[in-house]
Amino acid sequence: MIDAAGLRVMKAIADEGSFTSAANALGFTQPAISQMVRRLEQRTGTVLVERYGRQVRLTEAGQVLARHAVGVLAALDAAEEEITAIAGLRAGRVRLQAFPSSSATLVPKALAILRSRHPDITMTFTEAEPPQSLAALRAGDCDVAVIFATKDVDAGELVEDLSLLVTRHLLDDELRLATPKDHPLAQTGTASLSDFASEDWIAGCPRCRAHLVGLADKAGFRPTVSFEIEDYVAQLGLVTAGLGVALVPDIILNAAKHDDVATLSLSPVSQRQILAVTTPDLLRVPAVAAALDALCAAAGADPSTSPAELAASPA
Amino acid sequence: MIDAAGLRVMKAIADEGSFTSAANALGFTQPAISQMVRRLEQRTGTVLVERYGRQVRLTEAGQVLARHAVGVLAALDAAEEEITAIAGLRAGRVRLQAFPSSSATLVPKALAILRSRHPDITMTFTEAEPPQSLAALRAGDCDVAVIFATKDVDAGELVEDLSLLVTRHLLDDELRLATPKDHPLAQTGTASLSDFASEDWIAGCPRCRAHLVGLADKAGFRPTVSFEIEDYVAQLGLVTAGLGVALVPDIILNAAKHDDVATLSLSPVSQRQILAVTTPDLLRVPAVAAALDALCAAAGADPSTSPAELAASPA
DNA sequence: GGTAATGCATAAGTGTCGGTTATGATGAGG
DNA sequence: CCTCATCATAACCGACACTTATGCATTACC
Repeated sequence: MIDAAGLRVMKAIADEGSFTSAANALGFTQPAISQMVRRLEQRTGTVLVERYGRQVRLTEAGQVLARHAVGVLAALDAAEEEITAIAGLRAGRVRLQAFPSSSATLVPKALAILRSRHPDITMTFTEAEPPQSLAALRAGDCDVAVIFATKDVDAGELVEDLSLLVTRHLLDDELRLATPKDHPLAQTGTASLSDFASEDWIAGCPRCRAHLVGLADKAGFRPTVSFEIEDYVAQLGLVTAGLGVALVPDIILNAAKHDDVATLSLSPVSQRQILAVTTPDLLRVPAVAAALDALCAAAGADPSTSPAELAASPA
Repeated sequence: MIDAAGLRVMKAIADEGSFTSAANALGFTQPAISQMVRRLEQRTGTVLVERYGRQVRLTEAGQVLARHAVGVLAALDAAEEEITAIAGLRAGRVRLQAFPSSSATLVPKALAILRSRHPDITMTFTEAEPPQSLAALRAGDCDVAVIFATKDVDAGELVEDLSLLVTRHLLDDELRLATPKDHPLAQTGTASLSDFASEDWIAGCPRCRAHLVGLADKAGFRPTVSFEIEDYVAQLGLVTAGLGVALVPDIILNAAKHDDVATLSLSPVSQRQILAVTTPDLLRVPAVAAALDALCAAAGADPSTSPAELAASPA
């Protein structure tokens, strides 16, 4: 019934004191104001403007509208300002969920980059395994999910359903074998998984353990898992102590130097992709795009890389 | 840029959770919502709604709009309610100005009638002589002016410029001559002004005195004004004491019985009209119309009487 | 896993709203 | 008394916003 334009007109009349100057103030012509007032009057069924001679002044009802106009227009301006702030990266919030081992280096670095680039964007971060973070993304509880997906193996169920989502390749993470430095095969550089079939194994989370078992199964043995510890630093501690060997992702090894362990490339190589995932619509939200760029920068990946479609090519 | 309709739509989507049910809630069809959102998005340049699969949810920017919508729409509703309250006589204010002697009976009675009919209308009242009240009316500082104007005499300048105004006849007030009860002519009923040429006269305000002098001039004498007292009760007191005679309007005499004075009709009759005046636009304001009706009722006049146009007919 | 149902997007059509220019009427001022 | 200034009105016109009809995708169910 009453719209913002009408309020704007009433306020302009109240401020300017005449239709003509109100029209000038609003960038309209005088007849526009004239019939705008008439429309408002027949909509509300009240007299809003008192025409006396060639001067006009607001009636009580008209003053009511003009008075309310101040608050309403201010609120509209505030809303508009907030929107443009979000559009201009001067405000906004990005909810990030990432799998635990990425929290070590990738996520903190990305957060730092984002903050330095856009200090007014707030980023919230939650650790979550890929299935959980993707569920949150689908449920709308999360804006960006950082997940990993194995390229090669279909033994483990690490490839999630990424339909309806867009992914951005961050980096390829190689799974390396960590052994004590004095292990016989420590200096060989590359080794086959089966070479360590009789070793004691240190596994991490259930998913990681399942992956290990899957890889070993392809290599033809069943690993003896003597330790289950999720924390990779603790795992490397066990390796250092000579209590076993472990599969450790490259990003963990790169995070800090571990002089007391040797790492071997596996043959066949076991790589997993680390991906940032979001939805097509959120990709067009400036803050989300900035967060993805920050993640790419943190990973050293090319930010302009087109999204890697993984769903259709499990290789 | 952002209008109330857009906010309403965003809020409906936020509340209902889908375009379709939002459309139902607002009485629109689904495509209307769809392209309304699209318009809003390309106006603001931001993504407001995230489409995931066949479900939709608001982005941060969309939530900003939905959040502001609550306040804005509430303010609009409040404004609308105030307007309809004014239109429905459940609110409103009437600023009345009336000349002093009308305050005795007419105005209080009218105020009482108005209050009993429409208890929620506030009426403010200021005493003012006709020129002042009409000036206030023209300046927009007053809604209804109660004035008097002499029908017959053009000696006094009691006829104001009533162009651009509408008048409503309240009652005809006859100017009567008040004498002591024991005056020789007290029982004659009707007398000529010249019969009292040699009496001591009691006059009131400057305008009233001018009127008296004007009437006497037409009757061929110059009155001896021994007293000038504005208050009519005091004037009657002087008359009672036998100190002189006075011209007193009928409405004063009717207000209370004064057993110790005799009143005579004048020949020629000196009548003045008591009028309620307002502007054409204000006449269409319910509260003003109600106030005029109350004044008519208080005066015992027919409320349906068409406005008496006095300006063109001073005879 | 095929099929039906559901929900959003798009296209085309249409009316009305809200603006313009042009013109008239009328009060205010020199 | 004439002129200027202001509001009202008329005629015109484009664009916006809603409709119906349809397509396309996902989701759910058998």
